[in-house]
Amino acid sequence: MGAARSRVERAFAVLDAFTPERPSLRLSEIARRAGLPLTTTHRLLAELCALGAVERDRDGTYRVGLRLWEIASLAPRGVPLREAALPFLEDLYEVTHENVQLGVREGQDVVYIERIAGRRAVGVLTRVGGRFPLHASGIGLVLLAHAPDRVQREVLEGPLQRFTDYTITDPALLERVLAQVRRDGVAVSDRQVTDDALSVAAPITGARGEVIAALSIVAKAGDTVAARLAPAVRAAARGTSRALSARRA
Amino acid sequence: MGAARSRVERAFAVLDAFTPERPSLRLSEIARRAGLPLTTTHRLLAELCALGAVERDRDGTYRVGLRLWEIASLAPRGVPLREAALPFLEDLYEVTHENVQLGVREGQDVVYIERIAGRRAVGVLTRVGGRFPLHASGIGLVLLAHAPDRVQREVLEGPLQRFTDYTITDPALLERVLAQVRRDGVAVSDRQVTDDALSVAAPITGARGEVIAALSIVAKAGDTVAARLAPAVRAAARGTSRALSARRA
DNA sequence: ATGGTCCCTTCCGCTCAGCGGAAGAAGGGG
DNA sequence: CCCCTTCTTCCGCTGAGCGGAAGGGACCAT
Repeated sequence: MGAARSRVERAFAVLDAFTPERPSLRLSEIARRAGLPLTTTHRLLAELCALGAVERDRDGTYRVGLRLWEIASLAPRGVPLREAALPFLEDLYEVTHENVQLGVREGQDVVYIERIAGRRAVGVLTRVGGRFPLHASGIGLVLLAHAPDRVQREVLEGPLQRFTDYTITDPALLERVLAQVRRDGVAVSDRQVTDDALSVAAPITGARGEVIAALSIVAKAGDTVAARLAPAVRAAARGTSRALSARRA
Repeated sequence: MGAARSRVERAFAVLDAFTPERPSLRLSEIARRAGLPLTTTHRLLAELCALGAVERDRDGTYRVGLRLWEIASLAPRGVPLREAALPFLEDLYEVTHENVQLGVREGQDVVYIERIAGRRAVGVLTRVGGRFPLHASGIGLVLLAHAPDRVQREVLEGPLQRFTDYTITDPALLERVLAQVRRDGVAVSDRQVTDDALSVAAPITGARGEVIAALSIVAKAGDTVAARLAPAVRAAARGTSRALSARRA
């Protein structure tokens, strides 16, 4: 275990121990997950608690602290992006009452920044703050289609994970789909993530015209759904793009 | 400057250099703000970048990285609380098209977790991820009224900052208002934050009945606004409370 | 062209912040 | 009582991290 990890790296190993399934952990669990000795972990947790980055419950368990979220809310690709997009996401939601999502690319994954989910909307597999492979979802396809060549190549080299019978796992097919996404300005993921859901996604561009995020609607799959939703999705993405460009001017 | 700060503390001093006004900073600015030598700062930034906690732009400036937000989205008092409350906040927004907010108490401040703002809604001073003193806003009054005695005492000992002519800065008056908030189950902040806005807030309780958050509507001040909005605010808070309790069962 | 200012990057001798095993305490269950 | 798990504290040791110094680059004014 003496893998010559720096102090900051160890602190983040501790923070990485928390998951959506296990947001609350005991000292020894954190030590085990982080691969650190008990005393090192104990000391780090004491320090992170003093800083508010970790909070300790009355029952002795630790969880991620609000102070960390306060700092993180300044990440330009997180909360500020969400705030710019929110009016447009809201409009999209009001018009459709379907799931509306916003995501950015990080490596070969989508990171979901926002989701507005109606009570009767179709279930989605994704979580705000969570990740998902680029090649399957609507948002992911848009982000991949506009990603640097290097990233596209890496993803196409695979493996392309299968989620349903419809998931694209053939690199040649995926490449053709990406070209189409770039032509169409919109991506459709039809039952490629879950058997019952279809998503339509469009790119959000920054001040220099580069694609920096994407937004989508996720609805119950059906024959005319994509064609029906695409114009609204495009409009919301364009609105968001305009708002972001105006911000930098 | 040799204030015997630990490595993790210094890393957080670096992260604390970023503000909403200055989300993008140069190395030397960060060093100055963090009160650290250039080389220490440089090394820390390199490490934080490698971890994704900080990102470096093409132009050489640094900003908070998305990885930090991913981790922080697991803070139970942040994104998960927001997700539980969101359907109710959405309903409240759809019914009123006014500003809807969600906040939690951290020390003597509200930390704003969520805000849904319509395009025509009255302006608010608060920011998602930002803080505000407890004694002035609707949310703050609710959280203060139900805070531990120690916290209430500390706030009442002042100073109670003034935002408008209507802000309560007299401890005796504030104490009476807090008692009323506890009786009424709702707080009204009438032009106490900005001259034109009134907010109505209600408490959100956790599984053990303790107040853990509050939500509010912020609208343009007027004669019957509070009475008109209070039932809906109460209902949204109760709904959220129920959702949170069901979660723990 | 030169000089000045600001910013950034790298180097290196030094030292103390942080390490982790060991010991012991606490809690729960049989 | 014993056993197991979890947590907290201690302390000798050492290498991770320190920060001043050196140097390079970019920009601006003369």
